[in-house]
Amino acid sequence: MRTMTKSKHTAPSARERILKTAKSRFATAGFDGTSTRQIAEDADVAQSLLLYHFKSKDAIWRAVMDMLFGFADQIADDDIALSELSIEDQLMFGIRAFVDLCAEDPDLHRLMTLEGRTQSDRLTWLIENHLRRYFEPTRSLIMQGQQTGLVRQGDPTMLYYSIIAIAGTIFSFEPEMTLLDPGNKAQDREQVLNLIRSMLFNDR
Amino acid sequence: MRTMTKSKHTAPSARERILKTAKSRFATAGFDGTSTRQIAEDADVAQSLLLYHFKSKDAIWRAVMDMLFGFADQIADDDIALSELSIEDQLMFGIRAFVDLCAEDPDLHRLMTLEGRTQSDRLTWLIENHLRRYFEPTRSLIMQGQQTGLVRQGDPTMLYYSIIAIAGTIFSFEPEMTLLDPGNKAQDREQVLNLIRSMLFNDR
DNA sequence: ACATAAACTGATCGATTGATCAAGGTGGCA
DNA sequence: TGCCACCTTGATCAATCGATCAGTTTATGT
Repeated sequence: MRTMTKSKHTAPSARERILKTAKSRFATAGFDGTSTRQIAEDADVAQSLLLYHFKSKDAIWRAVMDMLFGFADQIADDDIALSELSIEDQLMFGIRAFVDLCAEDPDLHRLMTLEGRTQSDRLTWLIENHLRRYFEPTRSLIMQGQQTGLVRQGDPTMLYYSIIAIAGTIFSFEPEMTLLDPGNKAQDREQVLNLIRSMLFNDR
Repeated sequence: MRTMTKSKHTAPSARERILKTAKSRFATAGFDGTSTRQIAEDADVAQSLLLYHFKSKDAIWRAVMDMLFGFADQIADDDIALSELSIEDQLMFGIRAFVDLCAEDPDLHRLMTLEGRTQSDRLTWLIENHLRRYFEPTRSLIMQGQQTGLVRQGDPTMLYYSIIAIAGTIFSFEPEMTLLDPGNKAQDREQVLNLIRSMLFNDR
C-alpha cells in the first residue's frame, strides 16, 4: 500500500502549506472572516492555486476538517483495543486523548465552536462526517457508567458537552485568559484532567 | 433624571430594532460574517440608517456589547448587597445569575466566544470595558474559598473559565446538540447548576 | 402655522470578495 | 529529444462589502 504521509525532512508541498495556513486562519477569524487571498499570501502561493487544488472555498474548509479529524481518528482507532478495560478507564483514556489533542492544537476546538452555534450546511456535514463517530460511543460509555453508579447522574449529552467545554475552552481561550490574568497557570493538562474527573465521576 | 428605558407597550424604535437584530446576526455569523445590509434588512430600515445612528460597523458591535452587559450589570449591582453572605453563597449567587443569563440569551456567550480566541482590538476593548469587572471579584472569591478548603484546588483562572465554559457551552451549542441527539435534556438549569457545584466545591 | 432639528432613504463610491480562464513553467517517461 | 500530465501564475469577472452624501420625510417646540 502506498503511503501518502509526507516525509519529515522534505519541504512541505504547496497543497500542505495551503491546508496548514487555512486551518489557523479559519480557526481565528472564522470562515467568513478569512479570504482566500490571505490564505494564499500566508502559504506563499497564488490565490488561484487554492482553487486549483480545491474547487471552492467550502472545499478548502472541508479538507481542513478532514485533516484535523484524520489525526483524531488515529487515536480513536487505538480505542478499539481497549474494550476489555473498565468503563472508567475507557472514559478516562478517551478524555485524556481529547485533552492532549486540545492542548496540542487549540485550533481544532476553535473551529468546532465556530460551527456549532448555528444550523448550517457546514455543521450538518461536520456532524455526519466526523462528530457523530465520537459522540455515540462516548455517550454509550457514559450511560453504562451511570447504570453502575460510577458516573454522576444527568443528561448524557450534557455531560459529554461539559467535558468538551472544559477541555476545549481552557486551551483555546488562552489569548483572553492571558490578557485578563497574565500569570495564570490554567493550561496544565493534569489539572484539567483532574477537574473533569471530579465533575464526571461520583465520590472522588 | 430622565429615563431612557423604553416602555413595554410602545413599538420599539428603529435604533432598538437595529441593536436587537445586530446582536443575533453577530452572535451566529460573527463580526465579519455579518453585513450591515443583512442587519438593515432584518430591522426593516435602510442600510444607511445604521451608519447614521452609529458611526461605523465597529461602533454597532460595541453598542451591542454595551447593551448586553447593561443587563448583566443590573445583576452585578445586586451583588453588592450580598457581601455579608458566606463565600459559598456569594459564589453560587453569581453562578446562578450567570446560568440564568446564558439560558435566557445564548447570544451573549456566543458573542464572547467569537472574540476570546484571538488577540484583537475588539477583545481588548471587551476586557477593559466589561469582562474584567466580573473576573476580578469572582477570582478573589474563588481564592478565598480555596484558603478555607471550601473550593477545590487549582488555578483560579482555570476554575473561573470552567464555570463559564460549562454554562455557556451547554446553552449556546443547542443547535449542534439537537442535531446529534434530538431528544436530549441538556438545557435544564438546575442540572447545570449541580454540575458546576460538584466541580467547584469539595465534598459534594 | 412655521421653523428647525432629528430621523430616514436612495444612489453611489472605491475596495475587496470568490471564482474563472488562458498561458507559462516543471519534471518524468518514452 | 519530445511529449504529456501536472503544477502554478497573473489577469479579470460580477457580486458584495463598508462608507459617504445629497435630499426627503417626520417630529418637536413656539
